[in-house]
Amino acid sequence: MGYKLEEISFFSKMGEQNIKKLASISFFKHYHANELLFYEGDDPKYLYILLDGVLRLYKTNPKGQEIYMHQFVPVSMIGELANFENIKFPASAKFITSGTILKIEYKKLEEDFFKNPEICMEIIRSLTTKVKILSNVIHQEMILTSEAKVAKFINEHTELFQSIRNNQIAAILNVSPETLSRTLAKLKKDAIISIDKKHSIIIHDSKALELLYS
Amino acid sequence: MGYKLEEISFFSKMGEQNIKKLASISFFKHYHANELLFYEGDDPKYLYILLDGVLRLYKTNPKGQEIYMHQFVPVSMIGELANFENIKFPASAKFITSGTILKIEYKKLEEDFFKNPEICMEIIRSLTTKVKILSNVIHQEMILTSEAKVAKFINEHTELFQSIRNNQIAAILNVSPETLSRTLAKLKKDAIISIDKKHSIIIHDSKALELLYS
DNA sequence: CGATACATTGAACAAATTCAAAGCTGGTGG
DNA sequence: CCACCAGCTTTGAATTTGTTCAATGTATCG
Repeated sequence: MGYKLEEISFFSKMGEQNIKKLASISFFKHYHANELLFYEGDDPKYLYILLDGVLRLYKTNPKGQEIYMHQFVPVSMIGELANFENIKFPASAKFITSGTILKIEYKKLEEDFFKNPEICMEIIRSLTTKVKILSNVIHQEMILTSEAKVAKFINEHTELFQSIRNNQIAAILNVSPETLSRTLAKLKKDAIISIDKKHSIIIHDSKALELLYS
Repeated sequence: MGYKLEEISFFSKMGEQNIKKLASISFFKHYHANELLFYEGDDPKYLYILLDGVLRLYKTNPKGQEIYMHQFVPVSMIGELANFENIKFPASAKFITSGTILKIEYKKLEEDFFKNPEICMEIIRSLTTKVKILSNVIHQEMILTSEAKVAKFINEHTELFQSIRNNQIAAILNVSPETLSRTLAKLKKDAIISIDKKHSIIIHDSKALELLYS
């Protein structure tokens, strides 16, 4: 695999002893694009460390549609909540690109884990990140209108906008492609943005965009 | 106030030394019902420990309406995310009943705080709780329909249902009173529940209720 | 008992999705 | 290199789900 435990930032400050112990209860696994890491409702068994690739976290609504929540990039700890609390995963995760995961048998880890202050700090960091992620999801989905979401995305992810199709942007924003198309049309009509043939966006009035979501 | 630091579960395992230090950087404050603890967008200064009373966490949408998120009961640590990350509060908090808060000057706490494994564990516990809360908010607001929300609430909070007015239930569920009224009417028509004059609910078919939200 | 808040019901409205059809585009194989 | 076709994008119309508005009815509590 080409990965070494001691080179992973999470564990770099662990003693050699602990690294050996960790090695005995974990293994690396490669995943292909579109492969599922876990599914909403699954019982957790492993704690995951994303080492390579892009992993999408999403929920599925009763109509079977995917509600985008977040995309993780390396290095991220994933699944700690479900493991700590021993509850089913509240969301699903699938690879967008191919990637690599360190899978750690959580049960065997538990006892020693929380004694190590460095590891505790990593967990706190990871949980803090999760709270922020969820807080953002709530803000995006419960407070912002479709137009506000689009405006925010354009201002905050201009480069990403140009690099993917409207299709995918709509999925990330949890709006239909039609709604995105209509919203972009409106922003163009209002001379706030323009979009050239190569899907490059020109922001004429960043302030006006910002006003739409703040 | 009648509160002692060493009797607060969060700090019961702290050494006497640390308790003294904590005492020097914190104080108790009493709040009346409806009083605000902090407002969305405020800069954090204190870490809060709710010792008494019920504290509602909510967001405000662009129309000025309150979006209910959670109600904290004692003993809860509140505001740790905003303090850790030094970001503005992502939501507001106000007292539903009168209550008491221990306000800790976060800045002065920081250095010693994370060295204490007991305190670290409390933080992890608190953050874990927050992740669960937010995860539930997302599920309730993004996945469930109004009918599903009502059905879930009836099944999971039957006693609470009887003790408050539809008014308040609607606020907790983030639906309009009209929608709640119509949904209850439908459930009664379908003979899944009935409600007597004293707002007592009789669940005729708990399974049917559960099917509506799972 | 009576004022005031709460609950119910119907009708209009709002925001976004879905459906359908037509127009583009861009990558692939000839 | 170009033509084709599948998959995007756009646009309009219908639909969905819930809120808002308005009117009426019903509790509740001083």
